[in-house]
Amino acid sequence: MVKRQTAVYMISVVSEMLGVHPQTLRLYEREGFVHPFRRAGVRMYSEEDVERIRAIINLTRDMGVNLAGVEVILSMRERMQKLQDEMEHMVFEMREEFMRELSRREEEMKHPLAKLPEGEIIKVKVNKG
Amino acid sequence: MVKRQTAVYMISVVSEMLGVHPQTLRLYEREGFVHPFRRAGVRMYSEEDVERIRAIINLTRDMGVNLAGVEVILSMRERMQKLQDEMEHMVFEMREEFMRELSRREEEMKHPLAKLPEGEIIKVKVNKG
DNA sequence: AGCACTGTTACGCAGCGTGACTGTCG
DNA sequence: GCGACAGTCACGCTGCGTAACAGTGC
Repeated sequence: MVKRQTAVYMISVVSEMLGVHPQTLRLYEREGFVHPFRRAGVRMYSEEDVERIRAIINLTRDMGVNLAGVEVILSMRERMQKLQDEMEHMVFEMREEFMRELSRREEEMKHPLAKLPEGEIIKVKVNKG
Repeated sequence: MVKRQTAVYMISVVSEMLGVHPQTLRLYEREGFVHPFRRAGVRMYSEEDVERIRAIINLTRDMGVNLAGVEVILSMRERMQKLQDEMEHMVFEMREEFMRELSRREEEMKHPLAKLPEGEIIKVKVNKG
């Protein structure tokens, strides 16, 4: 049984990976922006945490955004992602429904005579064109 | 000929409408967040401008967001709105296409005999059930 | 002449990154 | 006992709102 183990870093590693002061990372946790789990009291950052921190750094350092702004922006991103997913789902559903309806009608077309007026007698030679 | 005229305010009016210092409004303009037009050198704020400022105030004062953050957030909102519009448009288009396809097949079904094998002669009395 | 606009400059508060210090654990 | 973690506190820089001041036009 192989345990699926993704990389996990402690604070000093993340710190120099991203060029961020360790105190800053602790601050971000205190402010609720990341939630590294603890192993023996020590912060362990997942790959996902690191990516999130990278986004935060980008917003704060490069774009000069406030932490308050970061919060709003990150949650907007999530909502945007969700909206987009919903969108794709919806399009898929519509297509499904469309296909179902088409094949339903296709089925009807296999019995064309059912569409003729009742009681009528017809005699036909079918020709091309 | 009636000229469609929507309300326009000068800075003092906007200032007390929103409870904002006039200097703050000038600052917002200098930073490029609003673009009131000038009438005889005096700022005139459109209803739209006011609404935009209201949003900014809400972000800065109530949520503590940076001006840098405000910029990002406002542009994200626009993109979000655009995405949503595109979405609606797309759904509409799909439905249109669907309808066209349906009526095309509907048209085919009006000539059921066209579907029979070529050269075959058939004679049928159509009965109920 | 007075009032409300214009712009520029300066001040002060708050946010946030960072450095210093101490304590704990392996 | 040393090194890296933990937490707390304090300092300093920056952003931004506001206040003060002088100039202009109706």
